[in-house]
Order: sequence, then C-alpha cells, then structure tokens
Amino acid sequence: MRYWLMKSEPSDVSIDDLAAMPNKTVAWYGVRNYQARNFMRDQMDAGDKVLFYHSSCDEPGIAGLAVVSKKAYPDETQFDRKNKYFDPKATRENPRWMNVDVKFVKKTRLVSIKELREHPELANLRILQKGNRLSITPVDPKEYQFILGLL
DNA sequence: GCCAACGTTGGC
DNA sequence: GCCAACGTTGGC
Repeated sequence: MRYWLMKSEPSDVSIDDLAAMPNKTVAWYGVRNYQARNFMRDQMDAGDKVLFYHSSCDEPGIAGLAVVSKKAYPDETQFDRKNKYFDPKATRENPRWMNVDVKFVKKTRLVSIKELREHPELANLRILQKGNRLSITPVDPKEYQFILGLL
C-alpha cells in the first residue's frame, strides 16, 4: 500500500464536495501531466491512502483524508468535445489519460502549507520542494504518519 | 496580479 | 534531437 498527496482546487472539488458526492467518491479526472498520470496508472492501487490538499485558494493546505477506491481507467473527459479537458489526440482505442477513483474518508482541520513547512520532519515532502507543481505526489510512510499526528 | 519554475510544442 | 517560445501551475 502506498501513500499520496493529491491536489484539488476547492473551487472545483473541495473536501466538502467530495463528502457530498454519490458514494462519497469522485473520478480524479482532468490530470493532463504525464508524470501524474503515470503515478495513477502504474502505481496507485485500491486501498492506497490519500492526503487531500486544497490548492490555488485562500488557504492552501491539507484538508482531509481519502482513499483510492478504484484502479486507473480511461478518463472520460478526454473524449468529450465540450469538456475543457477534451484531448483531440485521444481515442477510445488509444486513450491518453487515466484516472483513479478517490473516496472520502474524513475531513480534518486545515493544515496549511505554512504549518507543513515548519516541521523539519517534512522537509523532504515533495509538495514543499521549490518549483514543485505536480498535482499527485508520493508521500513517504513516515511523512504520512507524522502528518496524521498533526491532525 | 506577479512571477519562478516547469512542461509542452513545433520549427529546424 | 535541440531549443526558443509559449502556456500552466500555484504560492505569495
């Protein structure tokens, strides 16, 4: 089992939105970065634990816990002409983009990026590295446990 | 709104 | 295969 941090813009899907979804589950659609796609496609399994992170908002930080509930399968939005994530180079026979399903576990207090930076134990957390923009990053089990302790 | 740091694209 | 130009991300 692996641990991940997944960024979502709360104006798109917040932790509260996730909790309100049917089955409290959402397809993690719209990832259009190969590295992030590869993590989902090649490494994520049902049962993997997820730190749900709010990005591009007033209070960026960890907002809750979630779990991968379904292995990667083709992202439907790539085929939908009207969708902002439509990809003309993707076909049903040759999909380019994949997504997993993510299910709500719990909402936590907001642990801001500022607070995360204050802990030397988290110095290597991918999301805190300079220039990091990946929307999906692996989290070391020790880092995950440490963050659980902050909640 | 700024801007650093990336990722992608496309001409050559 | 190189690399300049362009687009995007995301914290501040």
